[in-house]
Amino acid sequence: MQTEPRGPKFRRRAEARPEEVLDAALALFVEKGFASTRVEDIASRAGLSKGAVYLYFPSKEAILEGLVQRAVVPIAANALGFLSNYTGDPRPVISSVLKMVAHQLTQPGTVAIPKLLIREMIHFPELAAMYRREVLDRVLPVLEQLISNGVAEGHFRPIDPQLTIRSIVGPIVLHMLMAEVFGIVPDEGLAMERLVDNHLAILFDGLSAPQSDRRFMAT
Amino acid sequence: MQTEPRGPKFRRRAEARPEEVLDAALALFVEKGFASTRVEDIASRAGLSKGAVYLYFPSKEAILEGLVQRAVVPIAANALGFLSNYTGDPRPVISSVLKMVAHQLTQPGTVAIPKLLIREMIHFPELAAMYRREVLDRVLPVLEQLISNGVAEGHFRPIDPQLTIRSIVGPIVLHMLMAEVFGIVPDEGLAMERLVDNHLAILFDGLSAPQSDRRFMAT
DNA sequence: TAGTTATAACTGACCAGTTAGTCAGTAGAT
DNA sequence: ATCTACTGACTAACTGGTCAGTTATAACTA
Repeated sequence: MQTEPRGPKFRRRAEARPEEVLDAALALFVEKGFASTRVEDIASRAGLSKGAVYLYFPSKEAILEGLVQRAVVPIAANALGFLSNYTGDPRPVISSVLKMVAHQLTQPGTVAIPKLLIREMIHFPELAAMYRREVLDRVLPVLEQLISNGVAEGHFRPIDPQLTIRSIVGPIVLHMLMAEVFGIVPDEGLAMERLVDNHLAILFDGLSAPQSDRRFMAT
Repeated sequence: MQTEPRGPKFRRRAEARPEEVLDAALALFVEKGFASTRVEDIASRAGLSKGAVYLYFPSKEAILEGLVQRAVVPIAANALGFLSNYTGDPRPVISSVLKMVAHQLTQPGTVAIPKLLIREMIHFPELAAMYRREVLDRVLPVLEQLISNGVAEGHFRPIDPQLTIRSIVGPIVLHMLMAEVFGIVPDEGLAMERLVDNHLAILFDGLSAPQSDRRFMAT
């Protein structure tokens, strides 16, 4: 059945191994959780033996750490530059950031790490702390500044910037949470774009109909 | 040292045992996760031996099931009656529901079960499905109806009811998630009431300042 | 009231299954 | 011929679930 039944039993490819182990581990951790994934499963999915995994990682936990490390590095460098020191009406920026985040979250790999962290945080609190330091503590202050500027320059009502971050991002997070955890999606599927559009309309201009739109009131 | 060093080794209290086991299990599952909690830990915290636990629950998993069952029953009966068949301006209802939910979430026991489910759902999908059936599938349609009515009667802009639920509840969920998972709370503490007030202001009337409030624009 | 019996409630040592991590030996590369 | 990437059987530790035996308590007897 194999294309090469008489091929060598293994190859020596020390350079590529760690990445392959991390890929395999991520897939399995997401699918079955950290505890239920055996090191041997990771090994065989990565195409080597259990013993070989321990040549590259000192423990099972170290694999998880490597996973989070690898995910954290690009984020810090990524979506921050074009947010900082922005002045002027923040609404277009918020719109495009939300759309970008929403699009990112639709890609399979992106949610995997936070999902994993939420599950395993209790067993590895240091890991969650690291994610917080490297990702959240960098992104949140920038958002806060953006909103503060919006208030200072009169584009926004005088709202609390810290708390408003939750009003901006919360709906997208809840949407993903409902879909991922309980399989609750809108009638037409995930509909991430429509969610963002619907949310932005409410976010900027509110749920309440303007007076001119009120056709009739409750009897 | 004991007040009663010669007291009996145990008491026969068959009626009270299951509840005590569930209480002990909930505390430990929340603290250390399902897998890392040994049945013996549950037993000793509940004040009996491991063997006795198996007189009341056929397996460790059955304890978890019992936990979710116990949490689910009151919810279905609780906050639904006063929401159904409501007509008229939904805004006061939404305000009080959000405030009620926010207050509930501050009580320690309430978040425990959903937190547990998010963590253990992968290992026990049937349990998450049950929670969805018994809680979410009952609450969400009522909220959806409430918003639909608001739109039909002209109180709200013509927004999508299903998606708008996320805009209403998402910020509270994210607030709890940030606090519980990453320990990120506003400067003054959890500030749940201020969060709800800030959010309701945005939710009903939007983030954008009305024209009259715009003192100056970006240069 | 005190002793006897019956039985339900409970204990804790034990078993069986699982798996992270080790290491002596093997096989591919150069 | 040498070096090193790699294998896989093994061990040591852990824990869910069992069960033969023990103890508390209620019911019965005298």
